[in-house]
Amino acid sequence: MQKNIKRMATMQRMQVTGLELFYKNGFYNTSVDDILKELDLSKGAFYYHFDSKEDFFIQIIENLLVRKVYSMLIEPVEGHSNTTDLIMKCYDDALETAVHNEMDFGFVLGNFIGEFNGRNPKIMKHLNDIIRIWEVNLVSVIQRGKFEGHIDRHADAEGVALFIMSSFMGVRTLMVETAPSARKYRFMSQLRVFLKSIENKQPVL
Amino acid sequence: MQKNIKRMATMQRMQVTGLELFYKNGFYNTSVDDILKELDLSKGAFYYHFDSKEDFFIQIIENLLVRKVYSMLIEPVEGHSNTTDLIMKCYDDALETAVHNEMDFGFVLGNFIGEFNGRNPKIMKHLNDIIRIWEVNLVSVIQRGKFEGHIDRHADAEGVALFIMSSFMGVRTLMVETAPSARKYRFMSQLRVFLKSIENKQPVL
DNA sequence: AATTCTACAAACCGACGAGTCGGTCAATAC
DNA sequence: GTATTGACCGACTCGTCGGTTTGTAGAATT
Repeated sequence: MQKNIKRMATMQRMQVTGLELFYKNGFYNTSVDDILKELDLSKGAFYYHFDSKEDFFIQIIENLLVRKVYSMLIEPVEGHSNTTDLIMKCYDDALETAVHNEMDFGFVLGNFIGEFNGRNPKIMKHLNDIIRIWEVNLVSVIQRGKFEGHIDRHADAEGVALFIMSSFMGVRTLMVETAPSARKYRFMSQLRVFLKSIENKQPVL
Repeated sequence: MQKNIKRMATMQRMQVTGLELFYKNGFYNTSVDDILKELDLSKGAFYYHFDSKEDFFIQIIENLLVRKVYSMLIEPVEGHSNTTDLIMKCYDDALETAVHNEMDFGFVLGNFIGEFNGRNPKIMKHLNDIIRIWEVNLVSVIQRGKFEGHIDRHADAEGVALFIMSSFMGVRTLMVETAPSARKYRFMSQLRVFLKSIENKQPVL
């Protein structure tokens, strides 16, 4: 059983640094050797654990990306306070990690979609699955907000979800290299304006 | 003078197909040979006209990208009707070309920024210049809207501009592969909601 | 008519990248 | 104590890619 632990540990290490480098340099622009150099491991080790670079990346998606999206973009909005407050807090936190140049997974997702779109349908499918999970969750959160009286019942939940996701992914692109902190602040203000505009004007008391 | 015309024609052909392929497959994932194959030209022709692949790309930015952004995202909002109407029409048109899978340059920009970020500062500078032009223009259009009484004078022009640009670039990412037409419609509806919320409530008559 | 220059063609180079394969070595099984 | 297996090493293959060099048909110049 001990070996299985070692196996898992090595695979985990590879995946973590793999995601880091793929995020920084892109998938096609990061060689397997780049990853291995960082870990003092050899080609043999890599291809002992993974079938191919593509297989490796898919396992990264399943093991790391999905979970991070859950913990950063899904679970935080599933609390029971006011819907718009939850959403504001969630994306404020997500953008804060972005300001500090850490991996925020909305951007990671957007980048990878840009990179694989039209080039690798297999990987695109996995990435789209994550987007769909994110979207479904946001839609249901907004619908819950409508039921609970926080959000105007005339609001289009799918539209609102799409708009939030879009603007979030977009602002991440605009935050690279130009005043990330100021742009975060401006963005959050406008997101609040938008969310205010779909709040229920006759709140349930 | 005739030779200069031929020279320009060949360079133009290279740049146009270059941009197309870079857009479809990414810069690093498109080889110079890929472009030349499409045009029945040889390496010699390419390196006769351009110093390097990077120089080639920078010329594409200056000659094609900048102009397209002007004609698609800047000039359309510089008319003299109602500001929000102009903005709506402009981004509706831009997303329509996106639906038809043609090159829309907001997405092109976003993709390239993702690809070059942290890897090629020189090219990043050129791309950021375009973003800045786009942003400055949007901000001034919104400020004009405030002066002319279409837009609430309390609105934060920089914030609104950023929010529009962000959401536009983001929705483009989400339009690839999943219901582009439906998402365009939903997005435009929400953009209208947002723009309504910053319209001047006591319009000048 | 001879020469020079333009606009390419074609072969080639060195570096790099994914994937392979024979070998190693420690741990475990018997 | 020997056989087996899991985890890994590192050299090698083969294709690709950015860039170079040499050559040359035809236009322009003299």
